[in-house]
Amino acid sequence: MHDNHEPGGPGPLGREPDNLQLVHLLRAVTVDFGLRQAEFAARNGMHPTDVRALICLLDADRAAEPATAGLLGARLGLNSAGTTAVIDRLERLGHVARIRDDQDRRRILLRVEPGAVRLGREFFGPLIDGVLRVLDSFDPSERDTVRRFLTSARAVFASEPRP
Amino acid sequence: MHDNHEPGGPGPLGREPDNLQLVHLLRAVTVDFGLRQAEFAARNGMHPTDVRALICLLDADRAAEPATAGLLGARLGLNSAGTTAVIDRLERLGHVARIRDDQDRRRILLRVEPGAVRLGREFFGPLIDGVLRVLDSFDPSERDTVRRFLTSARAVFASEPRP
DNA sequence: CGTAATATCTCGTTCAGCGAGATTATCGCC
DNA sequence: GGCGATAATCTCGCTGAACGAGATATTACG
Repeated sequence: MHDNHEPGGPGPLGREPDNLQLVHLLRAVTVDFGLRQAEFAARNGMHPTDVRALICLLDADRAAEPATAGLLGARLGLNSAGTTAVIDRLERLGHVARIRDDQDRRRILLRVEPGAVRLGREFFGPLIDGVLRVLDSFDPSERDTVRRFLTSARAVFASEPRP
Repeated sequence: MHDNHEPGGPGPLGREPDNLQLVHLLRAVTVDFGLRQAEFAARNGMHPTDVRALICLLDADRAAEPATAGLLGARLGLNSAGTTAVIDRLERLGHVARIRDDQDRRRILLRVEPGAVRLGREFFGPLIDGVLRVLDSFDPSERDTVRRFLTSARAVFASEPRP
């Protein structure tokens, strides 16, 4: 599977078929994006995990899911102790607030503070604008092609996640 | 910028314009991919950084760049001590070998051992195959659209990386 | 009402990554 | 051809992120 038997390519492993090169390209994008996250984290006295936590909380908000501490830990792959630590750090920086759920008083709901949102927009805004400009240069059917590809790729990655 | 003034959407922040939804989709893919990396790491007694290191070394190999310890540390954003630690771990697991460069005997060249490649293929092979199947269902012009999008997006993320 | 299940937190430990500095090898200069 | 400057990697000691185990508080079930 994916063997490269033809010699003479750029790397010692031989030439890559065209579609596989596209897969590498997708992976390269994810790597670059991760580096930007790490940069944002370092610049604001946070750790990559904290940034991922904020993104996760904003996603939950966008999806109208209750942003509980437990959900956060599960999404980040942390145990309960680690989850508490992340929230402690974000709370200390004033980026999230702990709110007891009145329906189920065992739960802690997390609210992302406006300052954190503003911070994120300042940093990621230009990057988002850049991608939006790219998308604006595509016509609607091309955008639909991109959407189908990303959706399908995500479905591939999301399938069968082991506990 | 990117404000959502229209109420009544799914999340408390309102509805997202269509293209912005595509940006979120791209980010979601990067997040899912990162989770898979972490899963691969945990399953093989490694840390996410170690996996990223292996990927980096294979990329360097593919690009016919010399895979030195220094380059690795720079790409991963680690200092020299951390870089040594990563290589120590990978060497202890038998995934890479340290090789003194005969041209410049200060340098250490890193070779990824076949066992590590095999391990990676076992885990990521099905995922790669899945994406390849998606791409096979696209016609050449659609694949070109995807390629243009990913290349442009990467250019956006790669521009102005701060030290 | 008691017992089980659920959600979060506390405590102690491990080890990844950092800063500072040591070590070894190469290069440029005269 | 030796000598300081530069470069690549490694060693040491330390901080703190994340883990496992278990405590605490709240709700659901019978």
